Amino acid sequence: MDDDTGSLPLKQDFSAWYNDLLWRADIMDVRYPVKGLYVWFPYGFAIRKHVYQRLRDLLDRDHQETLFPLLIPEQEFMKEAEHIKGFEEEVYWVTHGGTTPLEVKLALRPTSETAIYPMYALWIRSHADLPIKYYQIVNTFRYETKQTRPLIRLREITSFKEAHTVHATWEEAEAQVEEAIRLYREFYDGLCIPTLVSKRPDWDKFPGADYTIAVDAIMPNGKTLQIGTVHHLGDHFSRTFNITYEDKNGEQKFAQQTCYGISERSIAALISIHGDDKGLILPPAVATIQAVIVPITIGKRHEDVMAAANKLFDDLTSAGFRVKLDTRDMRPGAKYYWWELRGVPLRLELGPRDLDAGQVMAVTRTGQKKPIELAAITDGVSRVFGEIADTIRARAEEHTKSHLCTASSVADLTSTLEGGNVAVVHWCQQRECGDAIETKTNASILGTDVRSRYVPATEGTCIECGKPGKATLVGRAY
RNA sequence: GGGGUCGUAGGGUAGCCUGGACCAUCCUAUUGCGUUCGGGACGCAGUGACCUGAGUUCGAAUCUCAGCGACCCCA
Repeated sequence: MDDDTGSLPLKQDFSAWYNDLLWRADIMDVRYPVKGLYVWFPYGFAIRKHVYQRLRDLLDRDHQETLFPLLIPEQEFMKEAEHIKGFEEEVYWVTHGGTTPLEVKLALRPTSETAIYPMYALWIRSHADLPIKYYQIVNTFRYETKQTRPLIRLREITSFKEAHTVHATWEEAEAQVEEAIRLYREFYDGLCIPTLVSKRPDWDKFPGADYTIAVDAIMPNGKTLQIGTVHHLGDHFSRTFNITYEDKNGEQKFAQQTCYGISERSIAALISIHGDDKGLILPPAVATIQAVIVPITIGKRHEDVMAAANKLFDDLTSAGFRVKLDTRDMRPGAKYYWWELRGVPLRLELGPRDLDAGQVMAVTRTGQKKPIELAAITDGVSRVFGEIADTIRARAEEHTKSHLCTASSVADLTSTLEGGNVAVVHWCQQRECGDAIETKTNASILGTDVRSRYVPATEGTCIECGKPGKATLVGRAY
């Protein structure tokens, strides 16, 4: 984890870059000897902590955090037919306690509907109990058969934030879906990650949902990564788990539900979208270390410089910034590379020349270099953080914009996809046409009802059958 | 789901085809001491590896089989 000389593979070679960066920037150790399970390094885990703290802060406005068990008894898990069908090939089962076979097999949650909803059935009596908006952040298990990838395709998802809400009416649940989308967009905007929100085609919705709205991001290689989903569950689960409430007229009614989730794929997107050939680039908001102070101590000015560096550290720390004073016995240049690899947004170089001028040299991870007056350091650093966030947000927006192309025929679509882009086409929303498009182009229909500033909601003729169609996103998905 | 390549110090590699001369090469990391220090320092002295299991053989890092794991391509 300390091999820092030499360079990363170029980001152009995304897969190699990603794997190497996770290791060298101290995010994950992929050497755990079970397929699809990985270990968070402390530095990566600290990034996770800051990212998830933002998520918690957003949800805590009107949700409550809770925690349900990891194990789900077979009879509960097997209650909802569509749900089972969607997951049965990916569930890990606990079958023994020691050497004794269990009378009731226990599933390791692949998601927690069937753990949570039997309890909701007990808790909900009256319309006055509604709405309920709970969430939990847990690990979940799926026996993935495709190639696993750290943070992206896992057998143990370590950081699944799942919210489960219950409402009196379908419309109220629908409004909650919209609220969840709004929360997720705010969350990703805070990470400077542009998103594409769309309604998944019917065959790709969550097993047991009325419909699914998904949040995708465009990765550096043009593939899309699903980084959030919001499901309107209608009364599918409430009928199965008998979640009823007594309305104002004294009638028993089935509740309407939603659920929505975000996983550590959010971290994968954060790392992939902002990083460059030198390594990670973290937005100041979620950087473990927001600024690193590198003292340049030469000869007899050593004491002066160290005293000033310590003062700078204290000033910034007490102003609430996450700062590191790097006093290691390394040459300054080696420290620069070290912190650039790890994505620290701001480097403050403090040497005798700066000291004499009453300033510190501020070098951003995005490539700007200018002095800040020590007398006004707090304001100066705040301002630079804002500029860094603006810069990486703008870069990410540009990437997304430039990788979205319109295609007006299947052939056109194929070449657009081959070029590493996500396409906007018109599609009639019939399954047969959808299957044909997906098969011919070796891609996925991501969704319709696209919400993105770069994708206008146009209508046109379906590129497969020529009948009237709606704007639809097509991409090669992770 | 199908195919391919591969597994040697913490990381990256050489050696494997053609078994022995390998107490395993080089780069990096790492420990100690000294000199250094405004973009990846240098010297000296150390540390550290043949994925697991079975088989073939007088002898296996090297050949065979299985397991586990990794990466790439296609559906």
